Amino acid sequence: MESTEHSGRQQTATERRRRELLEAAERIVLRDGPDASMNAIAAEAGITKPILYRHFGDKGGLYRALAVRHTDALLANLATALDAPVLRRDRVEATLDAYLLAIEARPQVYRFLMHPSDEDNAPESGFDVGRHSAPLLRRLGEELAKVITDRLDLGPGGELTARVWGHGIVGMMHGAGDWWLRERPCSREQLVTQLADLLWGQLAAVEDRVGGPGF
Amino acid sequence: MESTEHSGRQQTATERRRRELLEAAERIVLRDGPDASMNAIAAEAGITKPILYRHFGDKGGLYRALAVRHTDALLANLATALDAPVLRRDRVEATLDAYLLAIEARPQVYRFLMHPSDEDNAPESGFDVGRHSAPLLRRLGEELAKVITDRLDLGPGGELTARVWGHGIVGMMHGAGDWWLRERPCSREQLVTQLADLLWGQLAAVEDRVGGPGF
DNA sequence: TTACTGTTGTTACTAGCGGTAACCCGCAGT
DNA sequence: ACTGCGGGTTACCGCTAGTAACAACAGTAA
Repeated sequence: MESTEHSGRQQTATERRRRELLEAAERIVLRDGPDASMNAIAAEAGITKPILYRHFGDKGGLYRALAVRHTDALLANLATALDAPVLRRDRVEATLDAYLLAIEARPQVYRFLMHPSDEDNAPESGFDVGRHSAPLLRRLGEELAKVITDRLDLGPGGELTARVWGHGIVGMMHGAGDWWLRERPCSREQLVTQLADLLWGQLAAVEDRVGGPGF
Repeated sequence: MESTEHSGRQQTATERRRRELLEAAERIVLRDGPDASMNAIAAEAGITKPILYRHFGDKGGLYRALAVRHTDALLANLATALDAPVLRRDRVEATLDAYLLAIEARPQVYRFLMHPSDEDNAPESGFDVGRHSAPLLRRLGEELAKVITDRLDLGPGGELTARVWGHGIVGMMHGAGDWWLRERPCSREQLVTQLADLLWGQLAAVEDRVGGPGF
Protein backbone atom coordinates (compact mmCIF):
# COMPACT_ATOMS: atom_id res chain seq x y z
CA MET A 1 0.00 0.00 0.00
CA GLU A 2 1.65 3.22 -1.13
CA SER A 3 -1.01 5.31 0.55
CA THR A 4 1.26 6.18 3.46
CA GLU A 5 1.88 9.70 2.24
CA HIS A 6 -1.77 10.05 1.37
CA SER A 7 -2.94 8.85 4.79
CA GLY A 8 -0.30 11.09 6.34
CA ARG A 9 -1.73 14.12 4.62
CA GLN A 10 -5.20 13.06 5.58
CA GLN A 11 -4.01 12.73 9.14
CA THR A 12 -2.74 16.27 9.30
CA ALA A 13 -5.86 17.51 7.52
CA THR A 14 -8.22 15.88 9.97
CA GLU A 15 -6.10 17.10 12.84
CA ARG A 16 -6.30 20.65 11.54
CA ARG A 17 -10.05 20.26 11.19
CA ARG A 18 -10.18 18.94 14.72
CA ARG A 19 -8.36 21.97 16.02
CA GLU A 20 -10.74 24.29 14.17
CA LEU A 21 -13.71 22.50 15.68
CA LEU A 22 -12.19 22.71 19.13
CA GLU A 23 -11.63 26.42 18.71
CA ALA A 24 -15.24 26.92 17.69
CA ALA A 25 -16.34 24.84 20.65
CA GLU A 26 -14.20 26.93 22.92
CA ARG A 27 -15.75 30.13 21.64
CA ILE A 28 -19.24 28.81 22.35
CA VAL A 29 -18.37 27.46 25.76
CA LEU A 30 -16.83 30.78 26.59
CA ARG A 31 -20.10 32.45 25.58
CA ASP A 32 -22.77 30.02 26.79
CA GLY A 33 -21.15 28.51 29.84
CA PRO A 34 -20.87 24.83 30.68
CA ASP A 35 -24.21 23.81 29.14
CA ALA A 36 -23.39 24.80 25.59
CA SER A 37 -25.30 22.59 23.19
CA MET A 38 -23.83 20.50 20.41
CA ASN A 39 -26.11 22.27 17.96
CA ALA A 40 -24.72 25.64 18.96
CA ILE A 41 -21.14 24.43 18.67
CA ALA A 42 -21.78 22.89 15.26
CA ALA A 43 -23.43 26.10 14.07
CA GLU A 44 -20.49 28.16 15.29
CA ALA A 45 -18.16 25.89 13.36
CA GLY A 46 -20.34 26.32 10.28
CA ILE A 47 -21.32 22.66 10.06
CA THR A 48 -23.89 20.30 11.54
CA LYS A 49 -23.96 17.92 14.44
CA PRO A 50 -23.06 14.54 12.93
CA ILE A 51 -19.60 15.81 11.97
CA LEU A 52 -18.92 16.68 15.56
CA TYR A 53 -19.96 13.20 16.54
CA ARG A 54 -17.72 11.65 13.91
CA HIS A 55 -14.77 13.55 15.32
CA PHE A 56 -15.37 13.24 19.04
CA GLY A 57 -17.71 10.30 19.53
CA ASP A 58 -20.02 11.96 21.99
CA LYS A 59 -20.30 15.11 24.01
CA GLY A 60 -18.01 13.71 26.66
CA GLY A 61 -15.37 13.16 24.00
CA LEU A 62 -15.49 16.76 22.89
CA TYR A 63 -15.46 17.84 26.49
CA ARG A 64 -12.44 15.66 27.20
CA ALA A 65 -10.56 17.03 24.20
CA LEU A 66 -11.21 20.60 25.32
CA ALA A 67 -10.30 19.75 28.90
CA VAL A 68 -7.02 18.12 27.93
CA ARG A 69 -6.04 21.25 26.04
CA HIS A 70 -6.59 23.61 28.92
CA THR A 71 -5.39 21.21 31.52
CA ASP A 72 -2.12 20.81 29.66
CA ALA A 73 -1.70 24.56 29.41
CA LEU A 74 -2.49 25.12 33.07
CA LEU A 75 -0.23 22.30 34.16
CA ALA A 76 2.63 23.77 32.16
CA ASN A 77 2.15 27.10 33.91
CA LEU A 78 2.04 25.53 37.32
CA ALA A 79 5.06 23.39 36.56
CA THR A 80 7.21 26.41 35.80
CA ALA A 81 6.02 28.13 38.98
CA LEU A 82 6.75 24.96 40.89
CA ASP A 83 10.25 24.65 39.44
CA ALA A 84 11.47 28.15 40.17
CA PRO A 85 14.75 28.08 42.12
CA VAL A 86 13.56 30.11 45.09
CA LEU A 87 12.50 29.48 48.67
CA ARG A 88 9.85 26.86 49.18
CA ARG A 89 7.40 29.39 50.52
CA ASP A 90 7.88 31.56 47.43
CA ARG A 91 7.37 28.57 45.17
CA VAL A 92 4.11 27.72 46.91
CA GLU A 93 2.92 31.28 46.66
CA ALA A 94 3.87 31.50 43.00
CA THR A 95 1.98 28.30 42.26
CA LEU A 96 -1.14 29.42 44.07
CA ASP A 97 -0.94 32.73 42.27
CA ALA A 98 -0.58 31.07 38.88
CA TYR A 99 -3.66 28.96 39.48
CA LEU A 100 -5.74 31.89 40.71
CA LEU A 101 -4.60 34.04 37.81
CA ALA A 102 -5.73 31.38 35.37
CA ILE A 103 -9.21 30.95 36.83
CA GLU A 104 -9.54 34.70 37.15
CA ALA A 105 -8.71 35.23 33.50
CA ARG A 106 -11.23 32.72 32.13
CA PRO A 107 -13.91 31.88 34.68
CA GLN A 108 -16.21 30.32 32.12
CA VAL A 109 -13.63 27.84 30.91
CA TYR A 110 -12.69 27.13 34.47
CA ARG A 111 -16.26 26.33 35.46
CA PHE A 112 -16.60 24.14 32.42
CA LEU A 113 -13.50 22.21 33.36
CA MET A 114 -14.52 21.66 36.96
CA HIS A 115 -17.86 20.02 36.13
CA PRO A 116 -16.81 16.73 34.60
CA SER A 117 -20.32 15.33 35.16
CA ASP A 118 -18.30 12.23 36.01
CA GLU A 119 -19.27 9.23 33.89
CA ASP A 120 -16.45 6.73 33.71
CA ASN A 121 -14.26 7.15 30.68
CA ALA A 122 -14.53 4.12 28.47
CA PRO A 123 -11.33 2.05 28.72
CA GLU A 124 -10.58 2.97 25.12
CA SER A 125 -12.37 4.80 22.37
CA GLY A 126 -10.65 3.47 19.27
CA PHE A 127 -8.69 6.66 18.94
CA ASP A 128 -6.13 7.76 21.42
CA VAL A 129 -8.37 10.53 22.59
CA GLY A 130 -5.54 11.04 25.00
CA ARG A 131 -4.67 9.05 28.05
CA HIS A 132 -4.80 12.28 30.09
CA SER A 133 -8.55 12.25 30.11
CA ALA A 134 -8.65 12.15 33.88
CA PRO A 135 -10.54 15.15 35.23
CA LEU A 136 -8.51 18.21 35.84
CA LEU A 137 -8.41 18.12 39.62
CA ARG A 138 -7.16 14.57 39.78
CA ARG A 139 -4.40 15.30 37.31
CA LEU A 140 -3.38 18.39 39.24
CA GLY A 141 -3.34 16.43 42.48
CA GLU A 142 -1.17 13.68 41.04
CA GLU A 143 1.27 16.11 39.46
CA LEU A 144 1.64 18.00 42.69
CA ALA A 145 2.17 14.73 44.53
CA LYS A 146 4.97 13.90 42.13
CA VAL A 147 6.67 17.22 42.75
CA ILE A 148 6.32 16.81 46.49
CA THR A 149 7.80 13.33 46.35
CA ASP A 150 10.70 14.60 44.27
CA ARG A 151 11.49 17.62 46.35
CA LEU A 152 10.77 16.72 49.96
CA ASP A 153 12.28 14.07 52.17
CA LEU A 154 9.20 12.47 53.66
CA GLY A 155 10.76 9.29 54.99
CA PRO A 156 9.08 5.88 54.77
CA GLY A 157 5.53 5.90 53.49
CA GLY A 158 6.29 9.23 51.92
CA GLU A 159 4.56 8.44 48.65
CA LEU A 160 1.20 8.10 50.31
CA THR A 161 1.77 11.28 52.29
CA ALA A 162 2.70 13.12 49.13
CA ARG A 163 -0.46 12.02 47.34
CA VAL A 164 -2.68 12.95 50.25
CA TRP A 165 -1.04 16.34 50.46
CA GLY A 166 -1.14 16.84 46.72
CA HIS A 167 -4.86 16.22 46.46
CA GLY A 168 -5.50 18.09 49.68
CA ILE A 169 -3.63 21.19 48.53
CA VAL A 170 -5.25 21.11 45.13
CA GLY A 171 -8.63 20.82 46.82
CA MET A 172 -7.75 23.79 48.99
CA MET A 173 -6.80 25.86 45.95
CA HIS A 174 -9.98 24.86 44.20
CA GLY A 175 -12.32 25.46 47.12
CA ALA A 176 -10.83 28.77 48.14
CA GLY A 177 -10.50 29.87 44.51
CA ASP A 178 -14.10 29.04 43.75
CA TRP A 179 -15.33 31.03 46.71
CA TRP A 180 -12.96 33.92 46.01
CA LEU A 181 -14.01 34.09 42.37
CA ARG A 182 -17.65 34.53 43.36
CA GLU A 183 -17.35 36.90 46.25
CA ARG A 184 -14.11 38.69 45.49
CA PRO A 185 -13.60 39.47 49.16
CA CYS A 186 -9.98 40.49 48.75
CA SER A 187 -7.12 40.88 46.32
CA ARG A 188 -5.35 37.93 44.78
CA GLU A 189 -2.18 38.68 46.69
CA GLN A 190 -4.00 38.69 50.00
CA LEU A 191 -5.65 35.38 49.23
CA VAL A 192 -2.33 33.83 48.28
CA THR A 193 -0.72 35.02 51.48
CA GLN A 194 -3.52 33.74 53.68
CA LEU A 195 -3.54 30.33 52.03
CA ALA A 196 0.22 30.03 52.29
CA ASP A 197 -0.05 30.98 55.97
CA LEU A 198 -2.59 28.23 56.41
CA LEU A 199 -0.26 25.72 54.78
CA TRP A 200 2.56 27.02 56.94
CA GLY A 201 0.84 25.89 60.11
CA GLN A 202 -0.67 29.15 61.27
CA LEU A 203 -3.87 27.30 62.15
CA ALA A 204 -1.91 25.41 64.78
CA ALA A 205 0.28 28.29 65.87
CA VAL A 206 -2.31 30.96 66.58
CA GLU A 207 -3.54 31.48 70.14
CA ASP A 208 -6.90 30.46 71.55
CA ARG A 209 -9.25 33.34 72.15
CA VAL A 210 -9.30 34.08 75.87
CA GLY A 211 -12.20 36.43 76.61
CA GLY A 212 -14.77 35.80 73.93
CA PRO A 213 -18.21 37.43 73.93
CA GLY A 214 -19.66 34.06 74.94
CA PHE A 215 -18.20 34.19 78.45
CA MET B 1 -61.99 33.35 57.97
CA GLU B 2 -62.13 30.64 60.64
CA SER B 3 -60.16 28.23 58.57
CA THR B 4 -57.00 28.72 60.62
CA GLU B 5 -57.19 25.27 62.21
CA HIS B 6 -58.14 23.80 58.88
CA SER B 7 -55.26 25.41 57.04
CA GLY B 8 -53.03 24.36 59.91
CA ARG B 9 -53.97 20.73 59.43
CA GLN B 10 -53.54 21.12 55.71
CA GLN B 11 -50.13 22.54 56.38
CA THR B 12 -49.00 19.53 58.34
CA ALA B 13 -50.56 17.23 55.75
CA THR B 14 -48.74 18.83 52.85
CA GLU B 15 -45.56 18.82 54.88
CA ARG B 16 -45.93 15.13 55.57
CA ARG B 17 -46.52 14.56 51.86
CA ARG B 18 -43.46 16.62 51.11
CA ARG B 19 -41.37 14.47 53.39
CA GLU B 20 -42.68 11.32 51.73
CA LEU B 21 -41.81 12.70 48.33
CA LEU B 22 -38.36 13.64 49.50
CA GLU B 23 -37.81 10.15 50.85
CA ALA B 24 -38.85 8.65 47.53
CA ALA B 25 -36.54 11.07 45.74
CA GLU B 26 -33.73 10.09 48.03
CA ARG B 27 -34.25 6.39 47.30
CA ILE B 28 -34.06 7.07 43.56
CA VAL B 29 -31.04 9.32 43.80
CA LEU B 30 -29.36 6.68 45.89
CA ARG B 31 -30.08 4.14 43.15
CA ASP B 32 -29.64 6.14 39.93
CA GLY B 33 -26.96 8.62 40.91
CA PRO B 34 -27.03 12.36 40.35
CA ASP B 35 -28.93 12.25 37.07
CA ALA B 36 -32.08 10.68 38.43
CA SER B 37 -35.03 11.81 36.34
CA MET B 38 -38.17 13.47 37.60
CA ASN B 39 -40.22 10.72 35.98
CA ALA B 40 -38.36 8.06 37.92
CA ILE B 41 -38.79 9.93 41.19
CA ALA B 42 -42.49 10.44 40.58
CA ALA B 43 -42.91 6.77 39.71
CA GLU B 44 -41.09 5.74 42.89
CA ALA B 45 -43.43 7.95 44.89
CA GLY B 46 -46.42 6.34 43.17
CA ILE B 47 -47.54 9.54 41.48
CA THR B 48 -46.82 11.56 38.33
CA LYS B 49 -44.61 14.48 37.50
CA PRO B 50 -46.87 17.53 37.88
CA ILE B 51 -47.34 16.88 41.58
CA LEU B 52 -43.62 17.02 42.08
CA TYR B 53 -43.59 20.33 40.26
CA ARG B 54 -46.45 21.65 42.40
CA HIS B 55 -44.45 20.84 45.51
CA PHE B 56 -40.97 21.87 44.50
CA GLY B 57 -41.34 24.28 41.60
CA ASP B 58 -38.66 22.78 39.43
CA LYS B 59 -35.91 20.21 39.59
CA GLY B 60 -33.60 22.67 41.26
CA GLY B 61 -36.19 23.13 43.99
CA LEU B 62 -36.37 19.43 44.71
CA TYR B 63 -32.60 19.26 44.58
CA ARG B 64 -32.32 22.14 47.00
CA ALA B 65 -34.79 20.57 49.41
CA LEU B 66 -32.85 17.32 49.40
CA ALA B 67 -29.57 19.16 49.74
CA VAL B 68 -30.77 21.22 52.68
CA ARG B 69 -31.79 18.06 54.47
CA HIS B 70 -28.45 16.35 54.17
CA THR B 71 -26.47 19.52 54.56
CA ASP B 72 -28.25 20.22 57.82
CA ALA B 73 -27.56 16.71 59.07
CA LEU B 74 -23.92 16.84 58.07
CA LEU B 75 -23.46 20.29 59.55
CA ALA B 76 -24.95 19.11 62.83
CA ASN B 77 -22.46 16.23 62.93
CA LEU B 78 -19.55 18.47 62.17
CA ALA B 79 -20.69 21.04 64.70
CA THR B 80 -20.64 18.51 67.52
CA ALA B 81 -17.19 17.32 66.45
CA LEU B 82 -16.09 20.93 66.28
CA ASP B 83 -17.43 21.72 69.75
CA ALA B 84 -15.86 18.85 71.64
CA PRO B 85 -13.88 20.12 74.65
CA VAL B 86 -10.56 18.58 73.66
CA LEU B 87 -7.29 19.72 72.15
CA ARG B 88 -7.52 21.69 68.94
CA ARG B 89 -5.69 19.03 67.01
CA ASP B 90 -8.15 16.39 68.24
CA ARG B 91 -11.07 18.61 67.28
CA VAL B 92 -9.71 19.04 63.78
CA GLU B 93 -9.13 15.32 63.41
CA ALA B 94 -12.60 14.51 64.71
CA THR B 95 -14.16 16.94 62.24
CA LEU B 96 -12.23 15.54 59.28
CA ASP B 97 -13.19 12.05 60.38
CA ALA B 98 -16.86 12.96 60.67
CA TYR B 99 -16.88 14.37 57.15
CA LEU B 100 -15.08 11.39 55.66
CA LEU B 101 -17.33 8.97 57.52
CA ALA B 102 -20.37 10.69 56.04
CA ILE B 103 -19.19 10.60 52.46
CA GLU B 104 -17.99 7.04 52.91
CA ALA B 105 -21.39 5.92 54.16
CA ARG B 106 -23.40 7.39 51.27
CA PRO B 107 -21.21 8.15 48.28
CA GLN B 108 -24.16 8.52 45.91
CA VAL B 109 -25.84 11.19 47.99
CA TYR B 110 -22.50 12.86 48.45
CA ARG B 111 -21.87 13.04 44.70
CA PHE B 112 -25.38 14.36 44.18
CA LEU B 113 -24.80 17.11 46.70
CA MET B 114 -21.47 18.19 45.26
CA HIS B 115 -22.77 18.73 41.73
CA PRO B 116 -25.01 21.76 42.12
CA SER B 117 -24.94 22.30 38.34
CA ASP B 118 -24.71 25.92 39.46
CA GLU B 119 -27.52 28.05 38.03
CA ASP B 120 -28.25 31.02 40.24
CA ASN B 121 -30.99 30.44 42.72
CA ALA B 122 -33.93 32.71 42.03
CA PRO B 123 -34.07 35.46 44.67
CA GLU B 124 -37.30 33.95 45.95
CA SER B 125 -39.67 31.27 44.82
CA GLY B 126 -42.95 32.28 46.49
CA PHE B 127 -42.49 29.63 49.13
CA ASP B 128 -39.77 29.75 51.68
CA VAL B 129 -38.02 26.87 50.07
CA GLY B 130 -35.42 27.59 52.70
CA ARG B 131 -32.93 30.37 52.77
CA HIS B 132 -30.13 27.81 53.24
CA SER B 133 -30.18 26.95 49.57
CA ALA B 134 -26.52 27.85 49.15
CA PRO B 135 -24.58 24.88 47.85
CA LEU B 136 -23.16 22.58 50.43
CA LEU B 137 -19.52 23.54 50.14
CA ARG B 138 -20.16 27.23 50.55
CA ARG B 139 -22.26 26.64 53.63
CA LEU B 140 -19.62 24.39 55.12
CA GLY B 141 -16.95 26.97 54.44
CA GLU B 142 -18.90 29.77 56.03
CA GLU B 143 -19.78 27.69 59.10
CA LEU B 144 -16.20 26.71 59.59
CA ALA B 145 -15.17 30.34 59.22
CA LYS B 146 -17.61 31.24 61.98
CA VAL B 147 -16.14 28.64 64.31
CA ILE B 148 -12.62 29.79 63.53
CA THR B 149 -13.53 33.39 64.21
CA ASP B 150 -15.16 32.41 67.49
CA ARG B 151 -12.38 30.22 68.75
CA LEU B 152 -9.16 31.70 67.52
CA ASP B 153 -7.57 35.05 68.18
CA LEU B 154 -6.60 36.18 64.71
CA GLY B 155 -6.02 39.85 65.42
CA PRO B 156 -7.09 42.62 63.04
CA GLY B 157 -8.47 41.48 59.70
CA GLY B 158 -9.16 38.15 61.31
CA GLU B 159 -12.57 37.76 59.76
CA LEU B 160 -11.16 37.66 56.27
CA THR B 161 -8.47 35.24 57.36
CA ALA B 162 -11.08 33.00 58.96
CA ARG B 163 -13.18 32.91 55.82
CA VAL B 164 -10.20 32.15 53.60
CA TRP B 165 -9.13 29.38 55.92
CA GLY B 166 -12.66 28.06 56.27
CA HIS B 167 -13.18 27.70 52.54
CA GLY B 168 -9.64 26.48 52.06
CA ILE B 169 -9.95 23.74 54.66
CA VAL B 170 -13.34 22.67 53.37
CA GLY B 171 -11.89 22.51 49.87
CA MET B 172 -9.05 20.41 51.17
CA MET B 173 -11.46 18.00 52.84
CA HIS B 174 -13.50 17.81 49.69
CA GLY B 175 -10.63 17.33 47.29
CA ALA B 176 -8.79 14.78 49.38
CA GLY B 177 -12.04 13.02 50.27
CA ASP B 178 -13.11 12.78 46.66
CA TRP B 179 -9.80 11.25 45.65
CA TRP B 180 -9.73 8.92 48.63
CA LEU B 181 -13.25 7.71 47.96
CA ARG B 182 -12.32 6.66 44.45
CA GLU B 183 -8.93 5.12 45.01
CA ARG B 184 -9.14 4.02 48.61
CA PRO B 185 -5.36 4.23 48.94
CA CYS B 186 -5.39 4.02 52.74
CA SER B 187 -7.56 3.78 55.81
CA ARG B 188 -9.68 6.66 57.02
CA GLU B 189 -7.54 7.12 60.11
CA GLN B 190 -4.39 7.43 58.03
CA LEU B 191 -5.97 9.99 55.77
CA VAL B 192 -7.16 12.03 58.73
CA THR B 193 -3.70 12.00 60.28
CA GLN B 194 -1.98 13.05 57.08
CA LEU B 195 -4.39 15.89 56.47
CA ALA B 196 -4.06 17.11 60.03
CA ASP B 197 -0.29 16.97 59.64
CA LEU B 198 -0.60 19.09 56.52
CA LEU B 199 -2.70 21.64 58.37
CA TRP B 200 -0.20 21.57 61.21
CA GLY B 201 2.54 22.93 59.02
CA GLN B 202 4.40 19.75 58.16
CA LEU B 203 4.71 20.93 54.57
CA ALA B 204 6.87 23.78 55.83
CA ALA B 205 8.70 21.81 58.52
CA VAL B 206 9.91 18.84 56.53
CA GLU B 207 13.44 18.87 55.12
CA ASP B 208 14.46 19.31 51.52
CA ARG B 209 15.61 16.18 49.82
CA VAL B 210 19.40 16.29 49.64
CA GLY B 211 20.59 13.54 47.30
CA GLY B 212 17.73 12.85 44.91
CA PRO B 213 18.10 10.60 41.89
CA GLY B 214 18.16 13.73 39.70
CA PHE B 215 21.16 15.20 41.56
C1' DT C 1 -16.11 5.95 -19.97
C1' DT C 2 -17.60 3.36 -16.18
C1' DA C 3 -17.56 1.54 -11.71
C1' DC C 4 -15.82 1.08 -6.93
C1' DT C 5 -14.38 3.22 -2.49
C1' DG C 6 -13.77 6.57 1.00
C1' DT C 7 -14.35 11.06 2.99
C1' DT C 8 -17.42 15.05 4.04
C1' DG C 9 -21.44 16.73 4.53
C1' DT C 10 -26.50 16.97 4.79
C1' DT C 11 -31.61 16.06 6.20
C1' DA C 12 -34.61 13.87 8.98
C1' DC C 13 -35.38 11.21 12.52
C1' DT C 14 -35.64 8.76 17.63
C1' DA C 15 -35.90 8.64 22.59
C1' DG C 16 -35.95 10.97 26.58
C1' DC C 17 -35.56 15.06 29.28
C1' DG C 18 -37.61 19.21 32.11
C1' DG C 19 -41.68 21.63 32.33
C1' DT C 20 -46.74 22.97 31.58
C1' DA C 21 -51.78 23.42 30.19
C1' DA C 22 -56.00 21.51 30.53
C1' DC C 23 -58.97 18.61 32.24
C1' DC C 24 -61.21 15.12 36.21
C1' DC C 25 -62.79 13.71 40.44
C1' DG C 26 -64.16 13.74 45.22
C1' DC C 27 -65.31 16.39 49.04
C1' DA C 28 -65.97 20.84 51.91
C1' DG C 29 -69.59 24.69 52.48
C1' DT C 30 -73.85 27.37 51.54
C1' DA D 1 -78.33 20.84 44.09
C1' DC D 2 -74.61 23.87 42.97
C1' DT D 3 -70.14 25.85 43.63
C1' DG D 4 -65.36 26.01 44.76
C1' DC D 5 -61.02 23.88 45.27
C1' DG D 6 -57.05 20.81 46.28
C1' DG D 7 -54.90 16.35 44.65
C1' DG D 8 -54.29 13.87 40.56
C1' DT D 9 -53.98 12.60 35.63
C1' DT D 10 -53.31 12.73 30.44
C1' DA D 11 -51.36 14.78 26.78
C1' DC D 12 -48.63 17.89 25.13
C1' DC D 13 -44.32 21.55 24.05
C1' DG D 14 -39.63 22.60 23.13
C1' DC D 15 -35.32 21.08 23.67
C1' DT D 16 -31.44 17.96 24.08
C1' DA D 17 -27.95 14.11 22.81
C1' DG D 18 -27.32 10.92 19.49
C1' DT D 19 -28.11 8.25 14.91
C1' DA D 20 -29.51 6.35 10.35
C1' DA D 21 -29.71 7.13 5.66
C1' DC D 22 -28.67 9.42 1.91
C1' DA D 23 -26.03 12.93 -1.43
C1' DA D 24 -21.98 14.77 -3.47
C1' DC D 25 -17.33 14.73 -4.61
C1' DA D 26 -12.36 12.82 -4.55
C1' DG D 27 -9.15 9.33 -6.52
C1' DT D 28 -8.29 4.88 -8.59
C1' DA D 29 -8.87 0.78 -11.40
C1' DA D 30 -10.76 -1.75 -15.34
